[in-house]
Amino acid sequence: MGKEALRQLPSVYDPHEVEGNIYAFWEKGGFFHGDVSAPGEVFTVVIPPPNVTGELHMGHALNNTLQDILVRWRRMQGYVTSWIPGTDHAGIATQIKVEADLRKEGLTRHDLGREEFLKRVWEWKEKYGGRIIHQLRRLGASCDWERERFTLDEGCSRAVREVFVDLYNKGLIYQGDYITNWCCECNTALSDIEVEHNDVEGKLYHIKYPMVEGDGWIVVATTRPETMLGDTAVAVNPDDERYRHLVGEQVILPLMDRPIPIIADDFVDPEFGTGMVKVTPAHDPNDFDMGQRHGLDQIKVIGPDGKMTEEAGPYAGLAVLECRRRVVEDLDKAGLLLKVEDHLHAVGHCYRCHSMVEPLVSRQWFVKMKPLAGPAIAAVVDGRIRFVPERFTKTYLNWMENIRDWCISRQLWWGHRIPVWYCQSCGETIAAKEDPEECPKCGSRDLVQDPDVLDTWFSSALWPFSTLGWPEETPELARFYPTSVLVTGFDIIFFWVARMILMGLEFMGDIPFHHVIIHGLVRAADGRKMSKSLGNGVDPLEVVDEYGADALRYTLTTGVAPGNDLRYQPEKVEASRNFANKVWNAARFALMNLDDFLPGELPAELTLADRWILSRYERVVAEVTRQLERFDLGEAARALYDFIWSELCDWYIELVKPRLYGKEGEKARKGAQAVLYHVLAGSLKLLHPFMPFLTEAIWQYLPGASQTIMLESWPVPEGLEDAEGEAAMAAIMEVIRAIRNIRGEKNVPPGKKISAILFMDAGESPLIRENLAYVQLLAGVESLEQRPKAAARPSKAIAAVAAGIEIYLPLADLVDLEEEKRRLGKELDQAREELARSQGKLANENFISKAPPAVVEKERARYSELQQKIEALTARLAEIEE
RNA sequence: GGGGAAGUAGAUCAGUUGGUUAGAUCGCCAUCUUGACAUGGUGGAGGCCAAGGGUUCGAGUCCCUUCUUCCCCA
Repeated sequence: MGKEALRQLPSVYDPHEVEGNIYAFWEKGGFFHGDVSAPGEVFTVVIPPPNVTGELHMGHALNNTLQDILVRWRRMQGYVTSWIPGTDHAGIATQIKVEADLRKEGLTRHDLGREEFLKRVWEWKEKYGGRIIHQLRRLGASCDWERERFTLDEGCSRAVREVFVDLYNKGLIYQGDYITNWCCECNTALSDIEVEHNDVEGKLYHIKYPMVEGDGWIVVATTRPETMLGDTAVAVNPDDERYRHLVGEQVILPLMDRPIPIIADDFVDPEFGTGMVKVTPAHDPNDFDMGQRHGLDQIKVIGPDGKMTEEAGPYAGLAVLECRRRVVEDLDKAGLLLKVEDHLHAVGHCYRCHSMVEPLVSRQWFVKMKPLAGPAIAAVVDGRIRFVPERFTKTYLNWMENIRDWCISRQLWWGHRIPVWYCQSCGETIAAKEDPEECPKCGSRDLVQDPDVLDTWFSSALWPFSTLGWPEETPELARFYPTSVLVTGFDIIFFWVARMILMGLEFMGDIPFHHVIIHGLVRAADGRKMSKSLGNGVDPLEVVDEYGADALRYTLTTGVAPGNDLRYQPEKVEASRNFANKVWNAARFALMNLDDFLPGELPAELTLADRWILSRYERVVAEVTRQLERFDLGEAARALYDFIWSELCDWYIELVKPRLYGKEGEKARKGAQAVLYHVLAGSLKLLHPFMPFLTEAIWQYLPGASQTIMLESWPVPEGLEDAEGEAAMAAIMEVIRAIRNIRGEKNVPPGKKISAILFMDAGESPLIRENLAYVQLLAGVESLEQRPKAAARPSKAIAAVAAGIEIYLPLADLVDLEEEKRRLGKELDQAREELARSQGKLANENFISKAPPAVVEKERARYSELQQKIEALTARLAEIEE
């Protein structure tokens, strides 16, 4: 590209012009695909499959940006990389959506029938299901699209059957009548973790239960009086002296006129209410357990529709809350309601529809978890799987160690149908991988399949190997399993992460991933959760439209501190957009000066500025790599930002301008080009995982550029670190800042050149002395003189001390002696304070003997520099006084 | 009740083997269109790092207690 064309590159980076084309270019180039037969180390990630019905939200944007950064980084490092995308069929969520559509037509799923309904869901999925996957492309996600999967596709479905039947045959899946959480809205059972407990303002009702013998009565306290209709006992704590004598007696259950026993059970908390509780085994999980221990009847008074059953006698047909009102009223009339207190208690709600959950006894399928949990605990305890940040290990282990059986059947239609058939002739139960034709026991063909489907999370638990072709022994499975990292939010550690670990170990005999990277939530600017009901959600695609994908990615990444939530603030996106523009312009500047350049070796002779920027660059290479290795992507991004903006743009580019403009000869120009190119190209590579579009767009303009920056090799330090160069440059920068500071304070116009006299001794680093031209260049100094410290100071001048160098600016007309005295006095005070602190440290025997020598040495140097500074300032003040 | 996170400049947040002279972004003040960038440059103001104790030569960083906010589990 010629110089003129480059000059016409717009001075403002426009992401819209490039993003779509670049993504298409990458995809067409096949750069995202991990070749299963390629040699080398492998880096595999499976995407947390978004709900197929979903729209991309900020949580997805964050989650997928983080994955993409890791994937792009490892790809550049030469790993054979495959990031496997896909979607989740999301049983309840999807079914609810399609049912809602049907309702608009005045239909229910039952009107259509199972088969017809499923057809509708598939149609719906085909129509909208791809949406979220395409939205990921807008973000720049470098997924291995050839390997895209869906939890309900043929392969994943086979895996589900395989696992179910295998667990069934091992006796780890069983069917039984147990109390489970029932959502009356979704009309299905839920697992324990699908229930969210929220505190609700309720009442605590104290109710009299008359004794069968005599005319005494007892008092029980309950938050759910309507369940008393199904009471089959009253319980007290066996150690409770107050009631010990009553155990074994009977009371009359009011309203139902049924005698029930008083039992003793450790579960009862003597402190709660009256210390006597009613026991309803069919409608409370704790009472259910108690009922099992004491052989109590279960009387189901609430039905799956949320209405009272025939067992509830006169209350049959009432909704639960209505029934509660009536029961309380009737108890009150009968003089059995002693008192009602306000009471805050946790009530279970469905995690999908947020309606109240009813604990009900029903026939469901369960996975026996204890035997599976052992290995899953071991894998984390012994460090084969690591959580990042580590604290989530505790969350995981705590849950795993107290794990309960998993209710996996759902009374839905959309999902993996339970592969169990019942023989209508002989009653045999058949679990089979292939649909059976006839009963293996009696040969009857009259088989009926279990109507229920499996919990969606059952199939997602298999995701790390089902996506790779399991149960087939595919080359992909052999090459890419176990996956490398899993990136996900803390909210699904139990739902998903834990279960993948269980299943991976059970069926692959190996962990599903080595690292679990946990990130937080993206919150609204005010710190609240983004939610549909609050209407405070921000659509990531609108942000991409406005600012570009890179700006959104960078905002999310720099906002991340491991495991913590982050707030989405529009100003931060602006900052990221500005950064992108800064990089664009730095590149534009470089390109304008690289038109006659082709990449090659670094020059043999380096200037101080070159040595400094190369050294700083290598440090940032090491730092970014180190932070990526420890999965702190936020720190990596921030380090890079600071380097590019402050050191590369603010300092190096300014320093290198005269050489690039040819003011110091052709050789100097060539050298500057080589160093600038080296650092710029390297910085772009470092930045690429974070801002893929921008860096690719620039890459395409660089002289001698390869096909794509995506496949460039990740920078590594090449031994260019240079402590001496950094120190000299730091001193010069300090001098420049000191002069700029004075200029600013004295309102010297930037265009006005001034002169400066530096008092420094021959002992100063020659590197500094030889490079004072930088001071002239960047501090607006025209004539610069060096004089020995022994020389006389000019009288009419403004003074400062930086890096042990005394700076005098003879700005005669601007010198106000009184003001100068104040200024110097203030600086002197500050220096003295610091000196005192330093002196304190050095006077401390313990510090000298116990602190590392390097720290002591540093403190000594600081001390003597401060001393010098004070001397100089004092001398200057004395001069003024005269 | 158990576990965890957070409390640092006006706002939002960084700060990981304890060595700091506590940083960034936005905002604020001043100033400047100097041949990459005003989505910019330069300079500046602004913090007893929640409170109290302890360990240490040295604590924003480790330990304990208290207060406040949030999350998970029972």
